[in-house]
Amino acid sequence: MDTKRKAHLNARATVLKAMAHPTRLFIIEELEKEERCVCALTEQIGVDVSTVSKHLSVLKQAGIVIDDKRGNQVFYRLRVPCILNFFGCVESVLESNASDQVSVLGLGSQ
Amino acid sequence: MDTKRKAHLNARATVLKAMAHPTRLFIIEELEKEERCVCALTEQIGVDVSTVSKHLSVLKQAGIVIDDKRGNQVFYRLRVPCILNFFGCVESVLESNASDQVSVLGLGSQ
DNA sequence: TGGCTATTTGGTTATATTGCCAAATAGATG
DNA sequence: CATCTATTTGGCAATATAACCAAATAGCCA
Repeated sequence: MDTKRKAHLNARATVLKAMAHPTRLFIIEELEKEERCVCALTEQIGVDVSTVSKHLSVLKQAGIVIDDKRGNQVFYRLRVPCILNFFGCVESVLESNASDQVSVLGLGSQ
Repeated sequence: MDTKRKAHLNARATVLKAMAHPTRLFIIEELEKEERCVCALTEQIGVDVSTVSKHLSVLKQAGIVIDDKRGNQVFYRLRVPCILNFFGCVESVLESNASDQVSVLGLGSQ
């Protein structure tokens, strides 16, 4: 495996890893609807603000969201428009899992 | 957030998490070309067989690959055909990252 | 300035992940 | 059966994640 390919795999993995958490997926789904401030997301999710802030930081680092400070609030929105389509394949996997009864249940972390 | 949505987010996150590793992405890319036995993948990747076997087990648990034992070898292949398309959006993110110089570099794990 | 709200950062703890080695298992072949 | 190859499993150590609380920072408004 050459260096270039390795770098590319790492970059892809970083983006996927950033998405691979229930709370961050929730945030992405909500931001598909419209931008949100940290406070609104925190209220919806029901965990500590600092936790939400850190999740947002992960998404920002990966280039998935962008932040925009207005007043004393920080609004986040998706940086790339295609995230919605992106899930088509994940859904395919899940549908296959459902029909084939692959034991994916109980593996998710929260 | 209701229970059903939570379960769905967990399921999605599990699939994404399974994909979110450079070595497992490499495996997925190789299996896009054609099925491979564990030994062939191990040789390409250059880590311990047991490590490759465990990565394959993660992909299998998530419903991304299927295994097929023939003789004393085990062949793996993709279970869902759309994985290739699936990366379209990840690439979009990476392209945006490249043009915007978001510091994704150095975050990848190996 | 002082106090209030919103957000981020640092610290700590618990848990999960990853990689290696060694050992166990399974099939092929002499 | 003995042995060889291919693969999986268990155990261990190092590192990474994720959640909380507390403290720091930033902007608003009286």
